[in-house]
Amino acid sequence: MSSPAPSSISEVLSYEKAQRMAEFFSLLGDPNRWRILSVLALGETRVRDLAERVDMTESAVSHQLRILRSARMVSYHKQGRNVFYTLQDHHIFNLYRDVSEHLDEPEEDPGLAADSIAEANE
Amino acid sequence: MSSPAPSSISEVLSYEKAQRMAEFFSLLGDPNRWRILSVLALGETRVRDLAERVDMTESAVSHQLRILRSARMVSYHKQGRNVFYTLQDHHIFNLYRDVSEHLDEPEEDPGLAADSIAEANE
DNA sequence: ATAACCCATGAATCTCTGTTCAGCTATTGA
DNA sequence: TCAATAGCTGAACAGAGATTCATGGGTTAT
Repeated sequence: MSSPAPSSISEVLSYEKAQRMAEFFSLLGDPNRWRILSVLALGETRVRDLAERVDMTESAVSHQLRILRSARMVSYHKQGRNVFYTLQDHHIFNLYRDVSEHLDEPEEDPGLAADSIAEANE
Repeated sequence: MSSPAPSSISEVLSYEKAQRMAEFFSLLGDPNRWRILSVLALGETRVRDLAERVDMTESAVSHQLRILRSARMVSYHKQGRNVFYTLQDHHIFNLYRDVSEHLDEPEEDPGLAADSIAEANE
């Protein structure tokens, strides 16, 4: 048994844990996914309109939404033949807002906002 | 002219900005880079020892260090024929620590810590 | 019922990224 | 000087990820 042990920083990261960390960051490692999130941050949107606003094909958007869905970053609800997507919750919204705003600060590397990231995974 | 304008969240993210955001997250989107950072979080380390501890070839480690270097996440100093690498600064250390600890919390998705991420980019 | 529209999905393709491999420089020790 | 060690780098190769293309299901309108 033995509980996972609150690994303070005293050992090399396990491969399994490193994998999980990398997977989350990879989700945000695509510019088009960020653009999609940026549209959703303005309010719920149909796939079709989403595609138009980010200038991608509907298919490409749909594939990306699948990824964001399985990561629980967006949710959706159907209405007739339309499907409306939204940011899953305020954590995701804060994540987008914080990272985005941090990048607006001039003279700095691409910026982020870590508290939001923490929340985004809950 | 016209200053960049503190883009509040009212428009679609520009492609250029989305790109920068994605690039930063991509840096942390590889498990081996996390493992390397985890070793460096324990103290400065030679490339050779680094390779041994994360179980990678020296060459592979060297390639990854090149990426981390150009992202200013690690720094180094030579001593004879050895090259010692360290985390660039406490921001990077905090980033690693926070994200790592967040992941230790049971029953949650891969976790992160956004304030550290913000700092890590300065 | 038929046509048009919205969206999802699988396969193929293409691109990007990471590792391996071979070779090179520089430094140390015999 | 010669051999061995430490590290870096470019090219080749392989795998992962993203888009395109074609297709199919479900819904609305005619």
